[in-house]
Amino acid sequence: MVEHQPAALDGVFHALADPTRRAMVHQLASGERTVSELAAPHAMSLAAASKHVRVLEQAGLLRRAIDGRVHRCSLERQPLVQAFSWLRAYTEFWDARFDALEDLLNAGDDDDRD
Amino acid sequence: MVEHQPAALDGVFHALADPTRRAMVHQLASGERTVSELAAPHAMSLAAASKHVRVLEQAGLLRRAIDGRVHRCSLERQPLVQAFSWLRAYTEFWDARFDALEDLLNAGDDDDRD
DNA sequence: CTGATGCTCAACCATTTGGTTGATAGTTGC
DNA sequence: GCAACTATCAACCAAATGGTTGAGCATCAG
Repeated sequence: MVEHQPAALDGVFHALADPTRRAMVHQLASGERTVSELAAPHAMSLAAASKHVRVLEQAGLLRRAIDGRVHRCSLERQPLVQAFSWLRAYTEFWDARFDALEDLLNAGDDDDRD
Repeated sequence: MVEHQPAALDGVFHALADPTRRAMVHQLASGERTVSELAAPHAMSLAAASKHVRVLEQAGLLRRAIDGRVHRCSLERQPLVQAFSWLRAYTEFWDARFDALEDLLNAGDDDDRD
């Protein structure tokens, strides 16, 4: 069962409303990045990028492993799935197909869904 | 083909970051509503609700048909599909299964495809 | 130890956001 | 015509957002 805590969605959608942060999510999708690496492509100070990282972190989209003086950041997909799941209900085109999908999943393989 | 115009996603995700506006989307999902009807459940002035309606409208999520003194609002799903589609790429859990799903649907029952 | 590096913190600033109230415009019904 | 109703507009306000700069704190390399 997918729980929808409204406040959590506030944070996730807000985090994704900024193109810099969406780009960071995109970067993280292909693997871990340090804060500097996340900041590099974006024409702004490191401090500003650091704030974006913090927004992603507080939205639960980013996990940080402090490793010496380097912060290794990784993408946390669960909140994305939550947002995805919320949207699902209102994009009727996919809706019917998702039911079939879940039937398929429940019948066939039950992965660990954390 | 789904186009991703970044600025459009800014607006859509921003619009969805507010619980009042998500509730309005929910209301609209079951059919047209006037501005007053959208405002009613939310403990705020009509003017405040009207601003939320405008945010949804500017994000392309809401279409307005002015009908006498009443504004009949309806949900525009296309931007939701866009956001959904953006998220899909980062929720890998679902991603692989989409293909299986579509295979399943294309192979088995293509009678009720809306 | 010293200096450079990676990152955060604090203060500051302009703009946006989300709400208020009061006034106003157009529509409907008597 | 007039009153009621739907909705927006305008002005205002407090708080949050997104950026800056400068200082500071660990940590790593030599």
